[in-house]
Amino acid sequence: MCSRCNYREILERAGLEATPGRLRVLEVVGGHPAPLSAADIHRTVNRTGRLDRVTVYRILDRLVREKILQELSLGGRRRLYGMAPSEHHPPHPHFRCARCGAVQCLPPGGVRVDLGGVRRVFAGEIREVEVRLEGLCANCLSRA
Amino acid sequence: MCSRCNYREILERAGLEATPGRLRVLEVVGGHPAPLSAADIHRTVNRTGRLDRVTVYRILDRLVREKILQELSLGGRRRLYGMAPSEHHPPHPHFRCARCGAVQCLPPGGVRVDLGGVRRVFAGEIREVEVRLEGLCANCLSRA
DNA sequence: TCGGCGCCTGCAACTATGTTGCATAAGGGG
DNA sequence: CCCCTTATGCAACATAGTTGCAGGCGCCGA
Ligand SMILES: [Mn+2]
Ligand SMILES: [Mn+2]
Ligand SMILES: [Zn+2]
Ligand SMILES: [Zn+2]
Repeated sequence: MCSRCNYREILERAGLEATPGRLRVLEVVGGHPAPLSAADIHRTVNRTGRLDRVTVYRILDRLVREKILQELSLGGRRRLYGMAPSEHHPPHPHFRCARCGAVQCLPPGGVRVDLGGVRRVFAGEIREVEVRLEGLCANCLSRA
Repeated sequence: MCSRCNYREILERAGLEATPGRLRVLEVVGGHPAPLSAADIHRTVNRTGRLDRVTVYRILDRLVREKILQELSLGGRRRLYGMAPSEHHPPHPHFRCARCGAVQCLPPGGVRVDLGGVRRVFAGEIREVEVRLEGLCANCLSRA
């Protein structure tokens, strides 16, 4: 888990009961260096106890609605989950290897985005910006 | 369809037969101002003729592999398809309304991305950058 | 202490989207 | 016209996510 996050407190601040299932999901997601799929999370959580697949989906939906987790669509059919941007978790871009499909979190601050041109002409309201990079990961590069 | 694109020529340059199915898929995608799902494309193409659902998927896969179309994952379960960046189709960011789910293409050039910080530390090779915006569309804003 | 109520969980069935296997059809080069 | 390749259709299948409903468990008020 992320050493600076108190998951119980995060849940309670959002008005959610700190159930064992929710705590374990948060520990798994917060403790992994890259975003995970629902299946990954289900598998991992079930190494130490038991939590139904559907319950995992419902926990993920809820935590995303409360902006505790962030849902990413990075190509492929599965959605990935990571900690939502917050004090301890600055927003950052993600990278996906076109060859092996691996997804990585990139360091925050490494990408600067200027929305000026869009804000001047777009009639809606922009709330979030997601940057997704694609290419070849170090691993695939070296064995290419 | 896009008035500046000769789909037959695009297919032949990629070494693909210009079959009626492929031409119709390209006309539908190229003629729509926002990216479309496979189901959208299937439905539209079948208003004027007949093309199997599976054939539509295979055509889309092929055209994406040949970089004639671009596949977008913008949240939700379905992938969307638009013309790939090319001479007549400059790359541009996409917007998705968090309320109604509508997806829009934004004007090219409105967003500038500076990857300097990432390129200095990332060991892989970055080939594509995708910017995805989320918020409320003009429609949902006005009725909110 | 009891009963009711809300929230969380499990389980089965279901939906939506995409994929595979295999047979048939189309079409271009001899 | 024949042969070969490639495209298409159709049925079955696979994967990821969703829904309905019932049981459990804690909490609160009577
Ligand atoms: Mn991340
Ligand atoms: Mn577009
Ligand atoms: Zn890779
Ligand atoms: Zn909207």
